[in-house]
Amino acid sequence: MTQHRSIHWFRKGLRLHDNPAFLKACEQASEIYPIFILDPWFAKSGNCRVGVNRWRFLLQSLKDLDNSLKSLNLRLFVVRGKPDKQLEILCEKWKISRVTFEVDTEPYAVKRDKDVESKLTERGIEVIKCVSHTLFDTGSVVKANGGSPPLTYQRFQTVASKLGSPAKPVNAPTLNDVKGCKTPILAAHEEEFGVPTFAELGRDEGSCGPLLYPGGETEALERMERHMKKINWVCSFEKPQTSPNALNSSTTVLSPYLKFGCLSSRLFYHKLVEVYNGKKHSQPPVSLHGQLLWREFFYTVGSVTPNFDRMEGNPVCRQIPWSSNPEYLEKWSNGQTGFPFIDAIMRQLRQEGWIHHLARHAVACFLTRGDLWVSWEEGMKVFEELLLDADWSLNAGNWMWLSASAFFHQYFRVYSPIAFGKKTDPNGDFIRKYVPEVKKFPAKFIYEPWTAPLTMQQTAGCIIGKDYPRAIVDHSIVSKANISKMAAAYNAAKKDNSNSNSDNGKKVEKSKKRTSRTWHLKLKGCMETIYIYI
DNA sequence: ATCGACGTTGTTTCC
DNA sequence: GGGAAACAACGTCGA
Repeated sequence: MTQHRSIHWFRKGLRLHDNPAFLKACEQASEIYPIFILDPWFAKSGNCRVGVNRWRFLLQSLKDLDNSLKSLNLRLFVVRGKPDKQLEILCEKWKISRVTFEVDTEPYAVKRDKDVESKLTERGIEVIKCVSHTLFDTGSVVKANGGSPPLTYQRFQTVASKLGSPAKPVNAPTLNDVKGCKTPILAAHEEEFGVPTFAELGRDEGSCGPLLYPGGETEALERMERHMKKINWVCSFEKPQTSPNALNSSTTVLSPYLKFGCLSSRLFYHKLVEVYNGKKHSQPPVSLHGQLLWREFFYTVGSVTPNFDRMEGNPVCRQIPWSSNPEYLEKWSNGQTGFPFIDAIMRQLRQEGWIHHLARHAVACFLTRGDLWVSWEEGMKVFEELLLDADWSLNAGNWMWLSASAFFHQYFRVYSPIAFGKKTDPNGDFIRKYVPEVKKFPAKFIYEPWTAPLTMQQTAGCIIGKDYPRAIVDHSIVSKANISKMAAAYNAAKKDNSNSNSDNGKKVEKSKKRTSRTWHLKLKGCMETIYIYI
């Protein structure tokens, strides 16, 4: 029987449950080295868009992972450096015969893993990859759809249903699974391979917000179980009915745990199957199962669409002439637009790292097609930095959705930065919490405090334009103008299509469109610096 | 081929 | 207060 010396490389998938690649590392192994690789230079250099709250989430997740490994008499090695280089060094040093990791479908990761795999294979090291981050192998969804990704949710559902139920999660390793298998630890383990401190990353822990969502698998499983106990709530869950401005989140907030893989989407999916069992329950797209399918949908499209996180060169994205407006962007990003509902959401995002899905809609629409006419790419970058659950495919996909650049086309449906929040929070308690400048305004004026008489502003201790900004745009005017601009951009695209068709003088419209949408991956070097392994 | 129904989650006005 | 229609009108899908 072969005695392997294995490395399991953690990237996402920061968990022991439903981790088939980790189990593979343990099989027939005498030594196992669980590693996580990160390059502290990226954190310091500011080349990565990772805010301090997400760093904290990552560090906590790594600590939790190390603790769980300790209970199996194993340890985590946090390796400093670049993955390809470090893997090469460690495989040599530890005489490794097998390397395992979870499949990551993001284009930069696909390239990274392909390079690593070919280097390791050349050295005679066995590489084992397992799909466990997504419900399905995204490649087989694309294949089942005829080689291109499904571009509507309905289509995605039809294709996914052909693949049957998602695979069941595998169990976490037990002491029995790892018997005869050890992690050789040096005395200097903590110094060389310990979980980094904030100081090492050049970050200030003191600038973190309140700890509402601690990182880690342990926390993820507890949080999921807490929600699964509310059987009626789970069965009647309908996303559009939940509130964007509740003071205690109206949804599960499992997204950060799913992003880092502290929670397996397959485990969550099958837990829901158990809860639903025999009961009447809501259905996709609005149900909790539906939410997991949305994640899967964007992962699938993002896995094969060139330039998915940009407008240019992105075959699914409508080309819209956004304006560059650094001042608007800066005010939006820091919650200084003068619209208390928008500013409250942006400040919650910056402080706490999580905002409700519909709150994301409101601020994304406001930044792009609704009010400020700033490119969705800019908003995506801000979310990327500040969201604990910042997930490449979902972030880009949803920004295209909200800006009516892809997937969603009813650009005349514009969220009102004044009216939308009132539906679920007529008193404005959410605003009072996050925009304390205006907290003394009566409910009637709190969504549009500039309409309050000056005497009332004085009583509230907040003069608009002095203590809190005046609204940077007139929503009723700019939203109408922007709808016209959207119509023009949509018309221009239509015209372009018909022109190119008539130029050829042949009936090529369909095939022409197809060719321009050929699904080849073109990788941009810049992605590597941005999405650094976390 | 054309047309109508539909699309996770709009707003305002009117009764 | 709640429900429905008007607002202006997109792309996709299937009959």
